[in-house]
Amino acid sequence: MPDSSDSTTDDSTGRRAQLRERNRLALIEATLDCVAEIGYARTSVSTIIDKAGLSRGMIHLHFNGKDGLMDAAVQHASDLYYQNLYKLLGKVRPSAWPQERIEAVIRSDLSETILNQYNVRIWYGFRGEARERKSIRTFSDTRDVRLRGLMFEAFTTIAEASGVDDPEQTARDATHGTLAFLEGMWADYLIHPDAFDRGEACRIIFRFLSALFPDHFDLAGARPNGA
Amino acid sequence: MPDSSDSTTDDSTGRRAQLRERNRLALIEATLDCVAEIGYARTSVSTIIDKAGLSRGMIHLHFNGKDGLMDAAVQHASDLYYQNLYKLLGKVRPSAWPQERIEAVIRSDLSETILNQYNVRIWYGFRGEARERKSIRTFSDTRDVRLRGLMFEAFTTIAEASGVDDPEQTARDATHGTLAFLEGMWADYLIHPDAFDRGEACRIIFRFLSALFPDHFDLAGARPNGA
DNA sequence: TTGTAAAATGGACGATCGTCCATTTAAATT
DNA sequence: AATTTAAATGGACGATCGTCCATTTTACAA
Repeated sequence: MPDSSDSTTDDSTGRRAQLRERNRLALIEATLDCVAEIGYARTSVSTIIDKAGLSRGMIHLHFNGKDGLMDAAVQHASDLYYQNLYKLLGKVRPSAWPQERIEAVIRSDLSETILNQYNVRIWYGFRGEARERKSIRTFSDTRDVRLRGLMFEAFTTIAEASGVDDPEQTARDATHGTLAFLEGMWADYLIHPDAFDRGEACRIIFRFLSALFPDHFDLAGARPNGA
Repeated sequence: MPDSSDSTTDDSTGRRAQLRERNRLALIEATLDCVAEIGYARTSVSTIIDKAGLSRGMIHLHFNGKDGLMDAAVQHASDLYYQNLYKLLGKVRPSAWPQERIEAVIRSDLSETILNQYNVRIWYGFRGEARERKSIRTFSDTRDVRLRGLMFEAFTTIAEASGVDDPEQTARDATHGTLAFLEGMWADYLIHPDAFDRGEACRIIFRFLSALFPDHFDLAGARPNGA
């Protein structure tokens, strides 16, 4: 019996809180797994704790019931989505053209990392239940303020350089339209996961963008010249 | 004794079959009402028969259980959607320009008749449950073959008249892209039913289409000249 | 009007739902 | 080592789930 063997591992959090947090996360992940695998309607407390390998009471202990767990799971899924997305967007060099930023958003949102069976099933599984559940509603929102702002800024620069009549409205429409495009591609992927072609999806969006801003986009994505 | 689900339209003239059909339809409509009002997950046999004002046994009698009723309800919703859509499309005169047909598809799909709270909630309510349910999968499919064919034909004519490099692929992309656009607008409407602006949604789509085919579209829709 | 068979009823049934708490386990403290 | 206490357990509980059938109702034929 080693006495005080782990006294040196004095983390900021005690072993107790550490285990607690581990179980809390296990419940959230089990919930998302269930929603992805059997859908929201069939996800019950029993299926969740069965997958997590924990006891029934944990849900009440950590989340005050199933609803609280669902809210936390939605929040977690949302966090993961934006975390992954912004990690991909962070690879764009600071001096990049605005059209390169737009291309990065499109390619990232359609990449395997973000657009996959697991995520799309969770997304649409929760969205169908967005009724009266504020947390789910927030999650379901088509992309957040930060992403919209990023895209709008880039499109504004592009629109101004293109000399269109109303750069501000053009940029708003381009942002709204591109996001609607991505949304539609996600729906496509949900229904036809096997037939879906990421390259084709990108090309279609770039075809429309290159028509709108021929100096900044072509079928392959951003054009190197631009503004 | 068996085979009670498929062919119930034996003799619609008799008062008996007439009442039977009326109840069958009442159950389907009550189911759709429930999905629209409280979501798929919370829709139970009890809530359905309560809304329909009929007895529990009816569901087993007419549909062999809840699953059968859900399938029938999905089918009914799908039928209504296309029925309404094609009714609106039928108003386009036979000699219309292809760009007018495209405009009709867009305006119809975003019209109050088709894109409303009731329909969008049903659509997304079922879509989240598209897992393993063939009937729901079919319903969820982003627009049917007939509609796609109609749009592709119109876009092919437009693309050829526009003298683009690859008219066939351009037409395919335009069809796919426009449908993705519409899909994205529906999602927008689901999340922000109050802020949603039908006119703006149309304008955005037409902005992209007018960029692709400047001779055939402008921000207001189809241009009268064209091919 | 009477007989009959289809249609409709509504409650019984076991299974499963989500909640909650008395109890046990084990980390932390003395 | 003994004590404290937070964390975790797992079953009890009433409510509700969907199914199914014995019974009643009623349209239609005789």
